[in-house]
Amino acid sequence: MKTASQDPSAHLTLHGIKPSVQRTAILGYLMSHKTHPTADEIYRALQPNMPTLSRSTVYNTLWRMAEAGAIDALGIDRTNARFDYSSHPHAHLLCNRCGAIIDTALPQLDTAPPGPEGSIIDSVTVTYHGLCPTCASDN
Amino acid sequence: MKTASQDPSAHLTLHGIKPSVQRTAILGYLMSHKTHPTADEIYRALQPNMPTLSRSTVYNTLWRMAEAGAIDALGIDRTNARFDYSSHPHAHLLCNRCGAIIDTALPQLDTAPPGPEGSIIDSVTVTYHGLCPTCASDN
DNA sequence: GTACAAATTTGTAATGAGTACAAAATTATA
DNA sequence: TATAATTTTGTACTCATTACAAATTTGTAC
Repeated sequence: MKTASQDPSAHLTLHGIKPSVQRTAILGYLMSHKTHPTADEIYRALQPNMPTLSRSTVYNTLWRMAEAGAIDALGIDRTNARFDYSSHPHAHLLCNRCGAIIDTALPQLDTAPPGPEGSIIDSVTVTYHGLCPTCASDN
Repeated sequence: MKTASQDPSAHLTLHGIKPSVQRTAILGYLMSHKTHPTADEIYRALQPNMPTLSRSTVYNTLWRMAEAGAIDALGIDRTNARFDYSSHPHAHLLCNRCGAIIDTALPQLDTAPPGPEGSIIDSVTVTYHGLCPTCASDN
């Protein structure tokens, strides 16, 4: 993984994506919101301040950034993916009640061969399921 | 977790769901297919032999079973979830190329406190990302 | 077995995320 | 400036999923 940055424009350049107003805004939003938003949430958040922004641009940009390794795409499918800019590796806590996704510490994994013979492992995702502190407190 | 069974009807009863022709067929399909299908895939697989089966039934049934703990729902969101009947705990290998989801061994996790203070953890999901043996071999 | 109530299933219509694609706009290059 | 390449936009479309009311099936009381 390339070194992470706090500057959207520099981070895009680092991953071979030419910065533009839209791309910078989208990555900037991800950098400043730890809520793991969907593409559509990002669109709805940015659109008021960028009236001509289109959904296509948001979807295209997010997947381009994900494929370039500039951000992470969470989820099993391309549909309803959630996006995550992370400067450091971490696990996620998925709250069963409110649906929030919260960054947590990454546990230590043993080094046992994980997959079927012949597979190639790039990365590991760890997700805890349960209740976030807020939902756990009001039972 | 309650003891798993190979009999759909008994497994439903075990989890407090009254068996019916449709429910038994849906769970039976999951039990005999390790492909982690979506609700729609299950519907399309069963419909030819059950012409009156409706999508609503498949969706309703799967989520009812998931909430009862009779099966697992994979994915971050309710939309595009994939379903999994598993008699034993395991991790998943998600192939970046063909999209297949393959069961793998569950690695040992350390016992470090995983989440933010006050959270409650029910379960952990581990997903490896990479290439399945088939896709890894034809490069 | 019949009548009534409860649970389940069905089918249709509506919703809404995501995609395809061609036109418009912007940026880079000669 | 002119031209080419890239990016963005907007519309139309697809398709999984949900809502909901009608229809069917199942269970229970008589």
